[in-house]
This record gives sequence, C-alpha cells and structure tokens, in this order.
Amino acid sequence: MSAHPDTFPAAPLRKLSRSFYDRGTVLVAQELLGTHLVRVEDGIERIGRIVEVEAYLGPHDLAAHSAKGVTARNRTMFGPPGHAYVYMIYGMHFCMNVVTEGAGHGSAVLLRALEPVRNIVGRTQGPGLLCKAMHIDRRLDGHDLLSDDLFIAPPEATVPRLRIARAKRIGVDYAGPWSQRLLRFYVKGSAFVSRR
DNA sequence: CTCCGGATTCGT
DNA sequence: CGAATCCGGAGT
Repeated sequence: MSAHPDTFPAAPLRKLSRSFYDRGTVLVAQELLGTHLVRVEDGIERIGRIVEVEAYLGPHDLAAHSAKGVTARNRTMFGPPGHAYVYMIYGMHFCMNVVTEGAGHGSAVLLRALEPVRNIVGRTQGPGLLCKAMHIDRRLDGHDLLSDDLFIAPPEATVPRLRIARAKRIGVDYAGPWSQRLLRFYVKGSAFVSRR
C-alpha cells in the first residue's frame, strides 16, 4: 500500500460548540457562512460549505414558524440551541434549520444552499435540494448538532463582512413588514446561491 | 372531523 | 404560471 497520508484515518472534524449557537441569531446566521455542514450516514461522510442562510427571529417575527407559539411541528425551535429543526414543506421537501439562542427563544437559521465539498450527489441550491443531497429528513428533527452524524465544522477561512450580501427572505410575502427585513445572507458571487 | 395553505421545486 | 403531495394548524 501507498505511504500517502490519505491512507491514515482522517482526523475527526472539529464541531462548532454549543456556545456558538447560543448567541444572537443574525450574528450566528452570518458566521455560519463558510462553515461546513457534515452528514455521516452508513459510513459515508457528505460535506457541503454553507453559502446561503436566513435568520428567523422568534415569535414576534411573523415569517417564523414560532410566530404561532409552540406547536407539534415547531417545538424543536423552542428547544435548546445547537439542534436541527427539520420540517416537511409542500408535502415533498424538507428544510433544515439550526436552533439559536436560549431554550424558549424560538429562533433559528434556515440553511438554504451549499457548495458541494465531498460526496455530494445532485444540486444543493435551495433548502429542499440541500436536504435531499445531504440525506436529511424529518427523522433528524431535534437532532443534536454536537453529535457525530450531523454537525457543523468551522470554516477554513472566515467569510469577510465585505463578501456577505444581505437580502429579503424568500417565500415569506405573507409576513407583512417582516417580509421586507434583510434577513437573508449569502456569499457574494458564489455560484451555489439558490437565487440571484 | 374537514379544510386550507405552505421558509419548494419542476415542468409547461 | 400551475401542479405535485401531505401534514399540521385552525375552525366547525
């Protein structure tokens, strides 16, 4: 066998800490850009670099699922930070969020697009496509993001503020004034952002 | 119990 | 621009 370094077991990827998620949702959203979403299933490690997210700011945010208070669907959103909130939409797609701030807050960051890094089949631009490519479904709702099969690893290099674009969130026109807030963040110039 | 619509995607 | 497709939330 070759003596190439690749024949050694890979060092375990570092994980973002609980305290990373337990901060202001807008800040967490911006700092998630450039990080790596990691999904391990049947020994296969799929990795995508997060390039587009949206912040949902708790029950007073009329675009957020938490605006209706705690329900069967959104209870994960009201749980502790650093967990995955995964729900089904339009009867056929899944969307993944990262729960932020303290338990009871009802805030989260929606993951909207990835740049494929490793073992990605299919497109990853758009929340539904992202979940499909990463094999993420409702069974992962409430899953701890400090686990070994679903977590987020730090960025290779922090995305500079100048490289981050702000825009209105997509698909929330029903939310009145909240639909106008610039709570969508993406890496400027990335070819993997869902819409431009 | 019924009814409605959605943090989407795809094909026309 | 409309269909797909199903579940949760709201109303009767």
